[in-house]
Amino acid sequence: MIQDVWKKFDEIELSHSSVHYLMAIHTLVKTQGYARSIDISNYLGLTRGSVSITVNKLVAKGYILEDKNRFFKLSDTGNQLVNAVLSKRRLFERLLSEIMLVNPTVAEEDACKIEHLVTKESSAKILSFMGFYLSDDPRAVAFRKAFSEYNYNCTHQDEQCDVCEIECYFSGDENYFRQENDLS
Amino acid sequence: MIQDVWKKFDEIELSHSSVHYLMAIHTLVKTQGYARSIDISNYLGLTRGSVSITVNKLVAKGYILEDKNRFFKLSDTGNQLVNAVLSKRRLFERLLSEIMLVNPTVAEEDACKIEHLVTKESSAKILSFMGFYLSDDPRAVAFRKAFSEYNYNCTHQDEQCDVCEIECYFSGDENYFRQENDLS
DNA sequence: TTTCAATGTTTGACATGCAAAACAAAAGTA
DNA sequence: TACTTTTGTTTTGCATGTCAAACATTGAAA
Repeated sequence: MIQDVWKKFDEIELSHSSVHYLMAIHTLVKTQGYARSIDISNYLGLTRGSVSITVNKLVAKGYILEDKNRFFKLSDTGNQLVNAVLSKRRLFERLLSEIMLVNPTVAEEDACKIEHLVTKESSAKILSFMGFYLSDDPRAVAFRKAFSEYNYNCTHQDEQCDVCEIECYFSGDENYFRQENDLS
Repeated sequence: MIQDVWKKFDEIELSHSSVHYLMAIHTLVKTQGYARSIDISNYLGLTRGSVSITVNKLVAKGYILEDKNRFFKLSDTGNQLVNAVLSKRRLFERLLSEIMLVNPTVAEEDACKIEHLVTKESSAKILSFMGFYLSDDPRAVAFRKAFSEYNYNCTHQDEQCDVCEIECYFSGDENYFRQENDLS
């Protein structure tokens, strides 16, 4: 049952890689007003050849629009997709940094990795949680204060500390995983 | 000869796919006591040929041990890795289902997707948060109660509801999935 | 208008990860 | 022992995504 999740990924029309192309166009159009093939290849650090092939596929699939001077922009579908991804990224970034108190740089990187994997359901639930958590509700205010004190006081040196006890589970990672393609 | 040394250094990292092979062996050994090549291919839904090649690579890299009857088990390194991944999966599963109140099935699937992408830092922070959130601390108890009431009461029909307002951002989600006219 | 640099496309190569099928070895069974 | 089935390996081929380099086009400057 769990491996079915990965099978589902294979059935997604857009690859990980393609999503990055769309994100690049979004960013480029936003920052410099336009996106040519060369801009995308500079932005993503890929060769012009690779970009040419993939972008043309995405044009054919209807995610990207190309004008007569070969300037690209996202179609409505492409825009929707990028918005969904960006929303999730921001959501996770905030969840990790503002609530879990993860270092903002790490939070940003992790959010970037997760952004287009998480379902709408989970995203909406997290949003709902954050809405209440960060609200003025006195129980929320009290909790935040209590947690920040707890966090400040716990040096994780304590033998009773749950975190210390369990943290070792995570120790096998970091060095082993390959970044499937370097565009995260 | 000399380049073999370099090859080993080069190949320290594992692909997503390889991680699944390790996870499969872990599960198989745990559930049925052993893991042969055929068991792995049944479990992962891959052909014997594919499994043969990949498993032998992982044996060569030292993640899997093979006995004289070609039964496989994880090496210490392999075990460490699988534990790290499983810990993160469980952590996220619980975060989503117990705290964010995501449907358990969805939580499981999402956790499965992100399990080996999230850093140790974020994982530890989440663990810490959950530790306090689920504790007996009166502020935590009060918050949980308040949140569950909030969640129960909010039908997301309200024009003021933040979730409703922002949820549309996620709506591009469904378009990830394959559609009919596929011009690739 | 001609020339040249920038940009885009095509081609051939490589690596990964998979399937299918031929082949080989091992294990079970008559 | 001989036959059959199961299991493992090798080979071939496919798809994706990349690079490098040859080639084509475009646009601006001389």
